[in-house]
Amino acid sequence: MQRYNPSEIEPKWQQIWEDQKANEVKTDPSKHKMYVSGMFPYPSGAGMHTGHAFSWAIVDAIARFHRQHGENVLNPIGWDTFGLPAENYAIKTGTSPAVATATNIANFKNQFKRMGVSIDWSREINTSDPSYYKWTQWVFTKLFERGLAYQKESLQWWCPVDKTVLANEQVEAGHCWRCGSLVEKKLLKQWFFKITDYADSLLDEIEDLDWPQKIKTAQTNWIGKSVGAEIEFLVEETSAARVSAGASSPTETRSEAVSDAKNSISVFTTRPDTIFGATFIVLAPEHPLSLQLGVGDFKADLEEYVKASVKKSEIERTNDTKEKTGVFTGSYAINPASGEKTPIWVADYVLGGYGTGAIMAVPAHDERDFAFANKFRLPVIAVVEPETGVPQENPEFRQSIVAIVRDPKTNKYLSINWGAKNGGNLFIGGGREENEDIVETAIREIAEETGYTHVQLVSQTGKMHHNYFAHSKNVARRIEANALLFDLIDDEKVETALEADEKNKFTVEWLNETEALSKVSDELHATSFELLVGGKNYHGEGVMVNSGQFDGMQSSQAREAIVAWLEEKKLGREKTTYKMRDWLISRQRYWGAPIPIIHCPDHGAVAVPEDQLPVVLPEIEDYAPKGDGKSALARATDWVNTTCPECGKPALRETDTMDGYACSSWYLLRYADPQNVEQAWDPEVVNYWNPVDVYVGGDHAVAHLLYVRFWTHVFYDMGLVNFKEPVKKLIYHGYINAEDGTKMSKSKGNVVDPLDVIDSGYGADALRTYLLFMGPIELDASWSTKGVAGVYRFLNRVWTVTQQYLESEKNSEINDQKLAVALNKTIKKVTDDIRRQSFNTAIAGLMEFVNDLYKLKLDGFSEKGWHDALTALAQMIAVFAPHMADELWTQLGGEGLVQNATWPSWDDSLIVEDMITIAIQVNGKLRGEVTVEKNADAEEIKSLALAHENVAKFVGDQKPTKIIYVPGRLVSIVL
RNA sequence: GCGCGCGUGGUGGAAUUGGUAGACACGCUAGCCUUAGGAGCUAGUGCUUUCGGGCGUGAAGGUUCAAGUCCUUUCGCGCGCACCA
Repeated sequence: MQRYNPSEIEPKWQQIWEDQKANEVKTDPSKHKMYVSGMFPYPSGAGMHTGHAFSWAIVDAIARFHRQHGENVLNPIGWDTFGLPAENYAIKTGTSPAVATATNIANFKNQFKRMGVSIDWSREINTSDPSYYKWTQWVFTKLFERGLAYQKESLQWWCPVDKTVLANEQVEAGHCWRCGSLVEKKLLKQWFFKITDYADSLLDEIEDLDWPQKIKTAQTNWIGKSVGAEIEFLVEETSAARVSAGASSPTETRSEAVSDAKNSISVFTTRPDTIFGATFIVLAPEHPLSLQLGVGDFKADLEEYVKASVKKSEIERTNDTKEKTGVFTGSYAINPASGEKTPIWVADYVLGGYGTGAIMAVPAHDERDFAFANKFRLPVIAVVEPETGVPQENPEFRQSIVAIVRDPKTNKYLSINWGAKNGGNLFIGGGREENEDIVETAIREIAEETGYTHVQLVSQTGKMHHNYFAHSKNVARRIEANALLFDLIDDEKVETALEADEKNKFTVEWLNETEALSKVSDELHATSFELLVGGKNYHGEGVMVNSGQFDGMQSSQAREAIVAWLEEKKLGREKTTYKMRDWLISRQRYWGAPIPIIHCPDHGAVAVPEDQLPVVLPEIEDYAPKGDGKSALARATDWVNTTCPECGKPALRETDTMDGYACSSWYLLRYADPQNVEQAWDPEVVNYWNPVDVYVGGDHAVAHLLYVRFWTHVFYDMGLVNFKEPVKKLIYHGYINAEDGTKMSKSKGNVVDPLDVIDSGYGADALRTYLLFMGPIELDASWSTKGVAGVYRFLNRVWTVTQQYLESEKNSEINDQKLAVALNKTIKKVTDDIRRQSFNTAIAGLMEFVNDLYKLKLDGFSEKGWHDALTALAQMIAVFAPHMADELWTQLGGEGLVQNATWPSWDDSLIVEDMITIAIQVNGKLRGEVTVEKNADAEEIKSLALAHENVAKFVGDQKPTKIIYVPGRLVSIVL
């Protein structure tokens, strides 16, 4: 018997597929198309890693499955070749990035072929090829024409090691995404794409995307839309320094509203309803007015503070400490609602780049403002009063820590103390009326001891149940405060509030919520524990107070009413802001697509006309950037000096190159029409193939997946495509970790090389099948060499049983009914599972089937039944192990390639065996089972169930009150 | 802090609509076999047991004839964003 030898059959079939150009597809509107692709790889020198192998095992399974369903399947590949590693390699070795890249591509290509991935190699693209980046540059000029590409001088993230600017998306927790070094801010003139123009458009489509929720959420958060109002606070004339008219906002054009306001400060808020509680104004240090507002003695401190803050990176400012810092300017503004004089402060907890760079601080209803007010002793005015409610009925109010103070003499509870999660506040609820004095005194003591200046007494009309809280974000601090309460109760300080004989007799019990609540309801009358939720730092909704004519209104309604009122007074307007910034795309590096712009002394920045594209990257000697903020291209003088396309006068080329993400933002369109020299793509062709039906990857949740959407939205608006969204379904798979569960890394030496697995004798089929069998594809998984062996064993069993069939004497006497049931069941299960990308269970189904075959073969082989079963098995296994599938298919006499044969179908009537097993439950417990004919009727089955020996024992003399029959599954007898 | 997701044997994981929890595989145990291999085949493998059964899906309650699945509360873990007003 021929042994299963992947190292022999795999190269053989790879050659056949290549010779036959088996996976090349043509645009054919008469056929149903299926476009599936993985995120194209950056071909590094290290070669393919397990992540690539995993992605393409998924892509290829989907491609092959659909091809076997007769669809026109596009499975292309390309290379994302621009970028720093190739350039850094060039700097180190002197090898041109183009040469190194070509070597790496050849290597990757060989590896993809050895994986047996069914790629249409005629469509291979490479982003650093001039025939490709010509069109990337063309897209740039189109964006430039539409005002979506612009140049602006601003503070930008700068990587001191890579010596280039970075987009916001490329800064991860303050560090460069590539090299991990701490990034800095630098003032530079940079190119941007105006993605903010598409914020709403991108946001609107998210809901309908068939993408994983976590990616959709990440994108939604990234865009960060906030609806609120922009409100003008007039600077008080007498105290304010003169505010110059020409001031402009520090970073973004959108906050230019500030500059319109000559003697006012414009703030952004999502809670205009709380404006009566705005007791001070805070400006970001970068705010153009911050220095100008300095008055008298405050000036010196202010200047020093602003200078120090601007120098610090935003990361330091946020990471350092949450302790609030800030300085008073000496100036005041007028609250447009209350007319109150409100001090203007400068503090770095307000971000220059968001909103208007200025806020109205409402310490009563914002934690950060509260902390600031607390530290600098600024006034707090509550303007939203929460609705009252019994704790357990109010989801806003959840207790995490509860302490009860009990008098052991009378065994009565004197007070119950809640450490409430709500708003990070400690709510200390006084228990009974007779204890109010004690608790109140204690609370006042706490306030003094702890410096919690805003411990507040809230009273509810009628009942006078008092509630207090001390603010702290920190749970430990809350417990501390709570504990202090008990100390104080024991302390002489509250002696006067206590009866002399009650002194020092309190015990404290710490309980969890459930215990405490049951005590509350058991031992205390529940009504006496009605709590007022809230106090000074409450950020929920409620009823307006201290807000003039708006008192008594619901805060949610007041929001609109107050904006309308301010609008009338021309002091405010509705306003929406976004966290997302424009996409910074210029890079001061050599190895990228040159930005197709010529700077003319007369005409400014002029786009290179289409007939002069591509602007080819010149060959140079020294690729290293010198840290002068310019790319190495600036030194290619012959290339830089050119003429203006408008006037023909001498002009200079732009020397920055484009972010690599620009190149990858349209490649999914180019795959459809990769050789087009007339245009980037033929819309007709692209509208047939695109959008991508299934896109597979495990990275770039925000960056690439947002940019590719952005560009496609723009192309839609330009009429270049007839769809807005580039990717219908996104499969975002997990990471594959090393055997020990940690991340694979070269330094730890625990990297698994997929090629090694193939070469060690397991072959590509076992590798691919194993990758999909490990678990659900969206989950992270740990590599297991034993696991590969297990899958290899399975493939061997498939091989062996087929060989045994081929070499056996066929017996015509055999009844194949069991075989037919197993086969039909398997086809149904495998088909359904693959459709929902549940590859691990599909493979489990195939394993189960093969296990069945081993049992059934003991009866001998029949001609027809076994041939049907084994050819169907070969077809199904082709999704995971395509080499073996073609080999076995051919051995079994199949015509052509297995992928061109029609996927096996199943017959539902053959899925159920003649006799079925029904479980029997008595009072919900399994007590037996009966085997009945598949079309036995319900009554018959019920009486059979009751007659069952063990069941009868449990039923005894009792008469069932109810008997439920779940067809084909179970009988439930209720006594 | 906010948002999202997840808790099932020794391990990875099944259970698609509320219907026999633990499919399939790894590992382990025993037996058979010999081309001594990274073998192969067969059987067993949730815990517990007085062999009747009892208990079991992070914990506690609830709905239901029936709950891993639905509801309430809670604990733990992971990821994303993080002073975004």
